[in-house]
Amino acid sequence: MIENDIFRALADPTRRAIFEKLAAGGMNASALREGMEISQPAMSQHLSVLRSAKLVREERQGRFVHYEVDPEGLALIAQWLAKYRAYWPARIEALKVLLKDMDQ
Amino acid sequence: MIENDIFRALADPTRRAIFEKLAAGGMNASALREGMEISQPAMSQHLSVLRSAKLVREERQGRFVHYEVDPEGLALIAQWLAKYRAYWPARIEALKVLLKDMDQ
DNA sequence: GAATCGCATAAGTGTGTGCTTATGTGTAGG
DNA sequence: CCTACACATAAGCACACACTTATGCGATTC
Repeated sequence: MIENDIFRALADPTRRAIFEKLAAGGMNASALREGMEISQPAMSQHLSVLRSAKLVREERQGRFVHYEVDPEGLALIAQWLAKYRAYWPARIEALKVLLKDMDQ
Repeated sequence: MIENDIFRALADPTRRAIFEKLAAGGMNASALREGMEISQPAMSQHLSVLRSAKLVREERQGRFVHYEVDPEGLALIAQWLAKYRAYWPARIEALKVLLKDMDQ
């Protein structure tokens, strides 16, 4: 179940930090490590988890691997969230209308 | 960090099932167990986790405890998701406009 | 007021997770 | 080619997590 992979992937603060960094712009694994105090294997493992959760996708570029945010994972979260839109606070009640388009 | 509590709470399939059941209508802990093959202590512990994640809230009713979905947790997920709206697929591109209201 | 019910908490246990060190694989450069 | 580089994978370990059984605690019921 992909839903499980997604929430499990996001349950780790280090992985959320990696994802957030990638959201600011795609880059390779080494660049991601800069200023993050994380070993190379650990980063590789985290990226693997994010990849199977469809939160991140890779593209081989020579001997580098370019990573970037995969919209598919985010869309799945949005879909999950949409199931419970009846409970969303009034502050974002307006979203309900737009989300109807998603259902189609 | 509440964000951590939320994603960790949702990382467990049993807890997501409990949450989904509560989304269909509030009820007490015993009623939640029906048809779920889960022990009473396990249910109590799951509810405790969901509660600290602001995904669920309780209300004492005599010797029963009524549980229901807490919109606060869902709103926090929506906020987290909104941070990455630049990457949402075009299919729900329309949401971007509405989410601007959430920012202010 | 004693028994029962609904639920929480304590303590112990097996499994999963995130890290480490070590090594493998593929690409680029001299 | 042969070395260096970017990254993946393997194996082991400490800790967290979800479960169990046992017990506690407050509220109802008789």
